[in-house]
Amino acid sequence: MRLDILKQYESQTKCLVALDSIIFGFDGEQLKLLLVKRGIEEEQHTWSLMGGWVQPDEGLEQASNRILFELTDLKDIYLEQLHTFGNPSRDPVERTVSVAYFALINVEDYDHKISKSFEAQWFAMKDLPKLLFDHGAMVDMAIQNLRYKASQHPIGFELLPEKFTIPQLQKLYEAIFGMELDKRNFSRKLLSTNLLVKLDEKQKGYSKKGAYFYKIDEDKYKKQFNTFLNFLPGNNA
Amino acid sequence: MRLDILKQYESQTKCLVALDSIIFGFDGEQLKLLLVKRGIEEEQHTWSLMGGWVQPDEGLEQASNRILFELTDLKDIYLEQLHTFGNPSRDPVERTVSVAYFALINVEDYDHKISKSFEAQWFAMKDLPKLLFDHGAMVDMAIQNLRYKASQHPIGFELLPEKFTIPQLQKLYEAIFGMELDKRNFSRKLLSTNLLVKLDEKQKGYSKKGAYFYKIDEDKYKKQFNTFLNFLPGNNA
DNA sequence: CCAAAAGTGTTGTTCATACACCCATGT
DNA sequence: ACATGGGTGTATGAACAACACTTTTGG
Repeated sequence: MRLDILKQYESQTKCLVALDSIIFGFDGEQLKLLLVKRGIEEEQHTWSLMGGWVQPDEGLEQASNRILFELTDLKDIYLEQLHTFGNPSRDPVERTVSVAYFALINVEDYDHKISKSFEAQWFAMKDLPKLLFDHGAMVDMAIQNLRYKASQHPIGFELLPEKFTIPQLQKLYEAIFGMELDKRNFSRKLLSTNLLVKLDEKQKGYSKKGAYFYKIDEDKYKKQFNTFLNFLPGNNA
Repeated sequence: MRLDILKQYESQTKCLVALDSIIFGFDGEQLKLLLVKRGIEEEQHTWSLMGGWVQPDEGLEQASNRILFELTDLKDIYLEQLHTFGNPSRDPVERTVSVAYFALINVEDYDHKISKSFEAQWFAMKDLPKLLFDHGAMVDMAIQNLRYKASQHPIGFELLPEKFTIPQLQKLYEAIFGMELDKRNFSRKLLSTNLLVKLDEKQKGYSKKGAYFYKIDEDKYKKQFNTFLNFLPGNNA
């Protein structure tokens, strides 16, 4: 390696590189966000996204999985890079570039004991507290992205248990979009994707009749992910 | 600021933060990419994306505009953050996190004198050389993103002069998607957006009859940007 | 038997596609 | 006059939105 190249690298200032996770969950009624209390006494009652630092020998993807695992004990979660935030004044302590990822998890899978050690808590999207730094902007971008993705794919089931019912999925979509959907049209559109597999089992307890469980056909889903579906009424302004 | 917080920041290793630009252009026939020759003798004939370092007091957006300006002398260019690449081994010299932006520029606006000082050159997308580091992956992601965006918006005109004809736009779309489109359906879809304003002027020289110029209605376009249009045949697999 | 949620079909309208001819003009 | 690319209309089928009744079963 030539010396002048090395100099070119060495003369550059380095930045702290952080990672923040926008973690969405669904409890059957509401879309929620998992936040942690920042351990700074002076900034009491300041909630923030779960975050961490990128380690020297760690890729970004890898780091975001690690951080999510540390908080939730969950692996193999839907996790996607959202955007990188690098405004020089975004972190008043020191310049930090933050790569934001968003995650979709099933609230049922989340172990509440863990949340205590991090002082983590689910918040309804409609009722979010003020967030640290530019985390509010990150959440805004994430919800927009989630809406967008959900309008194109049945991605929503990532937020549900493995076995789910169509009415559950519908409620989730209604929560994501903040609008009511017609159940006949919704189920027709959904089933027309041929991505759902009907199971023999019915959900018990929630309703008297009980709704059939479905699961996703993972293989087909992955193959078709780039086939855009239209999941919302009124794409035609 | 409390000391323990500062320590938490200080104990973290910092990374070099770079920025790479995927610059698309259109010459009327082909979709092209602007590449620069890397000034490393040992890596002769290695082409790479135009890049640079993020400066200490500079936002990412700002840095990508600056870098684009340094290469092309152009301002107010369509520029969008694509993805951040942070694989620890992506840059063999030293760990560098790179934020990739993609830009759309009109080839006519580009001053060819400048390109010499940077040894920059346009390459047809179909005929790209091997690129430095993971720049190939960046380009792949960018073209996918461009296709996706273009299928939803008439974004393509960003690659054309201010006044453009419908046949020009169609050629551009055909280049982006690598397929032929029906001119009747294309112009109907396009005009149905009501985002184009017909001018009195006709294009001369290219065809005998001459095609009318149009311009974009910027205000409407910005407002409607999140109204998704379907610009491609066969969204229905 | 009644309340509550699940499940299912039809119709009108809109949108997408496929396709072919005339127009304007420079040579 | 003719060659070249510009511009337009229609008919068919698919998908969407709007809408209401029957089914199941726990209480």
